[in-house]
Amino acid sequence: MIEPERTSGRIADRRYVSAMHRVVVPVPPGAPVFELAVPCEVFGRDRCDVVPDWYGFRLCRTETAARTELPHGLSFDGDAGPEALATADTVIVPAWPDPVGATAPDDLIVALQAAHARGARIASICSGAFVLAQAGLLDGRRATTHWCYAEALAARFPRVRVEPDVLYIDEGDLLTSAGTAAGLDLCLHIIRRDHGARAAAEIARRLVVAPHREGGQAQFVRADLAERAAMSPRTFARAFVAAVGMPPMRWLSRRRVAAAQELLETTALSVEQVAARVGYGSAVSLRTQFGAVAGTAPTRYRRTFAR
DNA sequence: ATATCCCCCCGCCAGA
DNA sequence: ACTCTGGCGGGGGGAT
Repeated sequence: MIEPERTSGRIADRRYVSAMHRVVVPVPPGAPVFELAVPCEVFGRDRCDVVPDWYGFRLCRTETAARTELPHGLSFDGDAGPEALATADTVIVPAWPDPVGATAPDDLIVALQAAHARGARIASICSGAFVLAQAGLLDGRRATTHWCYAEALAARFPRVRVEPDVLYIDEGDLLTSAGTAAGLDLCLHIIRRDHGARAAAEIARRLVVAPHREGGQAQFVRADLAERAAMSPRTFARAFVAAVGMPPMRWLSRRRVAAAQELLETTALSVEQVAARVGYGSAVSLRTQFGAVAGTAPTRYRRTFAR
């Protein structure tokens, strides 16, 4: 049995404090437990030692029955239904059982739409994207889901721009992630967005998953990677995309910005120095890339997250 | 802010 | 027929 009030201890006591960012996760009957456990583990644990104003967290029912049956003989006794979404700053829809055939309850859909309309951030893990799509939240938006559901999602919701080959997609107010473990990447991404790269790296360390370590090495782009790999440039480019999921320079940009974020948070280096350190020729180049990837400016980022 | 250069990315096609 | 490779050229976006 899952009882967040007891297992998360201090969090439960703090969850009505108004300043706290509240994460709410609706739990449907038969919810796959791994995907459900991901947000519980990331947001539901007390991590105030890493981030003083850590998230508030609660699960809620999607049905009227007091007990929600889960796989493997587990069950969840929720004290709140979909109305709990009205208190959420972030809603995370976990993997949904039988997403292709089933539809989510109307009151949950309405609650989701209302939460989004008042500015709450809506995220999904794996097949949870089907629920977001059912609510119409993904119309015209980029979204992803487990690769084995991508085709069905696109077929059932033609207005959703499904991208099957990514771990997660951040559309600002709407975030979707691919299967199972990609939900963990998404949760860490949310922490990075809210509290910076250092906090996200620390949480990743505690979860014993690979942190998004920066590469830094910048200069060997021109050194011919293709030649080093004994491939033609064209074949190398294709192989790189197949292995990494994005073209070489885009990957390099991400790494550079991630490295810059860490330097901005943990050092007092000037933006020019940071730019040079991570491989840019000038601060202007860093600023444009930084804005594109992180959605903000370097100094603003430092002001927000540095301590 | 604007302009110009450069080169990355990707569609396309031919060949293995 | 199908898959993979490698080259070409244009468009687009980043760098200065």
